[in-house]
Amino acid sequence: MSGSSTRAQIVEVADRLFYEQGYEHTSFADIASEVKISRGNFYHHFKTKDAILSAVIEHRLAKTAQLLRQWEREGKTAEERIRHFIDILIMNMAKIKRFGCPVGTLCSELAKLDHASQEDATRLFSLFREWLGGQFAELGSPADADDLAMYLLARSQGVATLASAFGDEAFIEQEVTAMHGWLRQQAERAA
Amino acid sequence: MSGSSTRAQIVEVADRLFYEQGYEHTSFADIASEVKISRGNFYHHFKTKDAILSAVIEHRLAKTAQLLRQWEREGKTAEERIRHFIDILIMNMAKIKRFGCPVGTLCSELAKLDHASQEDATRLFSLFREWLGGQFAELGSPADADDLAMYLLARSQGVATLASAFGDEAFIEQEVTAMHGWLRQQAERAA
DNA sequence: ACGGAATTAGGACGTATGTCCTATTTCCGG
DNA sequence: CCGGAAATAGGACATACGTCCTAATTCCGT
Repeated sequence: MSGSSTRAQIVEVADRLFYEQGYEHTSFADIASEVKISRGNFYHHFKTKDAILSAVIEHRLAKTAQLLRQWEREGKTAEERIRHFIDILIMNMAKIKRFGCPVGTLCSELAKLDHASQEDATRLFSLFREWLGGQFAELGSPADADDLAMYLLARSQGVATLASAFGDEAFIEQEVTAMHGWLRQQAERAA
Repeated sequence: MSGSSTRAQIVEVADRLFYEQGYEHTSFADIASEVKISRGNFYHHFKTKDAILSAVIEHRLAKTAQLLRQWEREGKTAEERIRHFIDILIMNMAKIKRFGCPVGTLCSELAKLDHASQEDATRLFSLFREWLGGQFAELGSPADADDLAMYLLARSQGVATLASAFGDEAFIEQEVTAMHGWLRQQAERAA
């Protein structure tokens, strides 16, 4: 099966380690060790570290797009669908508390490294931004849909950053509740 | 003069480089090169990289405390003082766009490195948090002063992260205006 | 002016890391 | 079953980096 192919395993492990340890702090040896392959075999699949990063970002983009499609199916109204977005803070609470937001922290790191894959990583944000924008437009605010999307995206980012810094899961729960309330208001105001 | 002492110069350069390039990606050689001293001289002032980080954090804590005292003096009302906080996004717009928030990105990096100075870095956030909490209490919301402080802190963090990822200064200006409006509302609601 | 302390310079050393090469083994189509 | 391609292993190599040592120079109190 190709699902457990070596290459796919490398990408999945690298994905997790880049998140948990950061891109630069994760070495070839770290990944190879967890996948239980030799560094030589590793090189056969990825010539450079940048190539792994590109593959990881591509993998995340695919996973994200799939997640958005899933929310699209599961939520009957735009409000329900946006609520799904807010709830990822709850779903991933434990890891967010420890490592922050996977997208935000990656973009921050790549910005400091002035890395060539910066724009690709930002595309992860764009996926959410455009999707949320579509939902807010459907919710009844087509004029400022992008503003609302950016507001919600930014607020979630801030929550992840502070929850991680303070190691505070209660803050996540509290802010998620507040964002649900804010979303309700937006829906009512538009109706 | 001790203001241009070698040690102080090292701390200042390290402060900037840790912000612009990240802690781990900044080497002894990078700092020594910019300060124009040899690595041997460097070692005389700081035995380990962790020691430099501690000094940088301490330096930032002192600078931050000083900044808060300045706002305390300059702002006649609590609203004016909180406004000063919001306006740092404008003051540091160019650098925030390139490197994000100095505090948030440092905390994120240290969390991933599981670094011993994590708590010290978080103290930077605590300084703002406690100061803002005091201001919101004075503004007339002593009960949820800390919640308001965390909300504003988180929102600023999110703005910095997204502005950096999208390279969008206009978003900073727009959100600063929105936060001013929100602050106005809080002041009116409390009065 | 002197002498010890502080400062500075330059380099040595071990380790980690990204990259690359070469054998050996496994897989698979004809 | 066979032969070439793909996959895997193990190690070589250069570089970068944190750390540390020693010698030379500067500074400063007495």
